[in-house]
Amino acid sequence: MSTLREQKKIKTRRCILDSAIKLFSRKGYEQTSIEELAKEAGIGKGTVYSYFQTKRDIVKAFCDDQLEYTRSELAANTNPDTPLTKQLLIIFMADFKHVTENKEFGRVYLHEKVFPKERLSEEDFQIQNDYFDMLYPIYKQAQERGELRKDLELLHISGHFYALYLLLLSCWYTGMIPTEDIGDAMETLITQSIDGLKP
Amino acid sequence: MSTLREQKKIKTRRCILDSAIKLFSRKGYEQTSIEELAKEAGIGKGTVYSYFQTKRDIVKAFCDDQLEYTRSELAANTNPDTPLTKQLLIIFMADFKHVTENKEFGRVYLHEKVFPKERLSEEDFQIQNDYFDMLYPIYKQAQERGELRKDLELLHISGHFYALYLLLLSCWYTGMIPTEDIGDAMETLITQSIDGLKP
DNA sequence: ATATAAATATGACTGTAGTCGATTTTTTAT
DNA sequence: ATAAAAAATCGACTACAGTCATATTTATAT
Repeated sequence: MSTLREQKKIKTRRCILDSAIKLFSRKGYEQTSIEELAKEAGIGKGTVYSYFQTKRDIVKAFCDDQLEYTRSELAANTNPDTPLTKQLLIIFMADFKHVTENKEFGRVYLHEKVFPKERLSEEDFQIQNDYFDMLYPIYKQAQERGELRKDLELLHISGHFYALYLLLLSCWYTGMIPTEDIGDAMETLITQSIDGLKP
Repeated sequence: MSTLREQKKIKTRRCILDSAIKLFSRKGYEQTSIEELAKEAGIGKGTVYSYFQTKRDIVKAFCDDQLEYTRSELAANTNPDTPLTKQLLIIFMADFKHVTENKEFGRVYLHEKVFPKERLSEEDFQIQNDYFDMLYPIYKQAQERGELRKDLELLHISGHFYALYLLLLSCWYTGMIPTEDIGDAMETLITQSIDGLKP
């Protein structure tokens, strides 16, 4: 029953994350130093590094929240028979909402995820697999309902839509597409893609 | 006829870039300090910063080379009547080759290009436009030859394929797809996509 | 209760990106 | 040829990410 220690650990970790949300959102990622962050959290600089290996890892921790939120949005707004277009739209828009609300986190996180410096670690792959685990059954069922050709690999389909989503995020970050137009753009692109993947 | 100064400027710039290629390729981007780079180029640290605003801007300068190379590959291996699949394959493989040969540059450059910190500058957009200027006529002609539906916006088509290319680069950087499989994967994805965009 | 071991916290320290005012080199004007 | 102006060069300096040896706190054993 080693609880005092564990309780503290959880509390401190949460505290670091909360301080990070506060400061990164207010001043931006690059403009916030770990020393400041530690001060805001009421701990020493070194302590931050015993909870997260790098500054970027702090951002990575938000990915779990993001997946959680997306899952709940999906569960709340669809059932397995909802058309593929709608399901994908809900998933990607939920993800996008999370990104817009934490633009700095999203930016830094995506950097690491899409063009990582090192080969992805076990943990990184786990996060990616969790995402695919959510998507696979959706594509599978769409195939069975006749919304998608059956001769296509699920991985390719999955990659196809993921690529479109990345493109939209990129357009949003570069300023090519304003926030209010993302919904329409996403719908157009998804529809166009599904059109092409129909039996 | 202010040439002495301009000559020197061009020479120094080139010298910085050459030193950067050498050191970044050997030791990696993060592991090379500007001070080292300056020493290799035989100049002072501050001078580097009067040629390039940030360390990343040094990498950006390679984009011009990349576009140039891609253009020449396209000109050498296709004519306007070559099937869309083949033309795209040549373009993307040329780009990919350049990335594999300068992995560090590619990685850092893509970060900035795909998920930039600030809105893209005029100059950044210019580079993107140069790319599109190369691609537009190709899609346009494919539409006219009946290889692509005519009711689709060129921007969407372009985005479609660009997204696929980004996805492949990402898969390569993460290690999901080894170098030798990229050609096949690219062909499959392009074919699959064109299939979906046929009239 | 006390001693020992294990986990956690800390801030001084190291290395590097980027700045800035002082210095040198080149151009222009006379 | 010389002086004044403009451009380019420089490296000492600042600020911050990440390390590490030491100190503190918590758990375990007697």
